[in-house]
Amino acid sequence: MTKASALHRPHLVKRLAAEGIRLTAQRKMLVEIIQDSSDHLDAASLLRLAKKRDSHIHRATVYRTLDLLKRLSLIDELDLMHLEGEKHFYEVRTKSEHFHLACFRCGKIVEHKTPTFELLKKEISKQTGFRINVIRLEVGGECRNCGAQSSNLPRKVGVP
Amino acid sequence: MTKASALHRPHLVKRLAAEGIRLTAQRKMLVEIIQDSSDHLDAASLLRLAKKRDSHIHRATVYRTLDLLKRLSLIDELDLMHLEGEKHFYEVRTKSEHFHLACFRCGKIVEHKTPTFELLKKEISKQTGFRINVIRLEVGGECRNCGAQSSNLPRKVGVP
DNA sequence: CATCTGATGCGACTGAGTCGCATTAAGTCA
DNA sequence: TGACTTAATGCGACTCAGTCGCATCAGATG
Repeated sequence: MTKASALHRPHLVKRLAAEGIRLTAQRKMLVEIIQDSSDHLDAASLLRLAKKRDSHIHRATVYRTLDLLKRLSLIDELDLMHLEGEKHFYEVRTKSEHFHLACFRCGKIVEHKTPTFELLKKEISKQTGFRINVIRLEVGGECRNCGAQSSNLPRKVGVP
Repeated sequence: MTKASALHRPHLVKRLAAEGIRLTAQRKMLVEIIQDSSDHLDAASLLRLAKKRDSHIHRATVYRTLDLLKRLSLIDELDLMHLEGEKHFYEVRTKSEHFHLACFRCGKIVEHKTPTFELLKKEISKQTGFRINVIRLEVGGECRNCGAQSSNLPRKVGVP
């Protein structure tokens, strides 16, 4: 489950400071790990990585920090179609909307982007009057590779 | 959390039979409850309703049946932006794609539909080569009403 | 540097969902 | 219709993600 890119590195720590958020050592560390990760991390993985740097950091701190970053719209929460259990994954929010495709067969996660998605977002606001804070599009199915190879059962969902 | 409509009633029991699925009393009952509900049910609510008819039905049967219906693409699973905990909600899959908007302030769930969403789905298939089994779009924010009334904190996610 | 207040660590707890296994009951066929 | 086969159910123990209350700690501020 590797992220497509970690190119731009918006300095989240600075943005936290700008918000007047108390900058604890733990928060700095967690934010750095999230930013530097090339994967979509879930809470447990984040905790595991954090413990390598400070073995005393606690699960609750990780959850509280993720909550904070979510509320500040600095990160987005993903389900990735619950391909592996009920956990959530996190990624730094970028300016341009993208979404995720999950292959039920091989488990691959692909990030994708198209102007139609941006258009859709604008349209939704206009049509419904919602002020959109979060928009999450997830697609589950069979990637090109897997579709080419066979016609067995998808792993979790789909035609039986 | 009331569903917009329960107008068309695709007879899921018949579709199960058509698939050669063993039609147990429990499955029939659960499918009926899901179909007849005007709400998005979560597993616990479904169990509660089912127990009114057959007090011996077990949690595990509910989860197994939901899994079955998901695999058969007869129902869709929703998060509804985790407005109330981590549970999932379910609805009968209809032919036309719609999606859900959740207001972080008042908790209202709105179903919405626009041709752009259908277009987006086709585009994704074409551009990525994915055979799409499930597509889930969820929007979180502030509904028109709540936005008009105040400018306090959203309930769970968003600007602090 | 002293103070104030919000954040952390901790461990117990909750709630959703899963699993293995003994028992039950659909579907089938004579 | 009744016997048979096999899948589904009920059950309870279990797992795993996430939460909570509270005592302690440490940023920020003057």
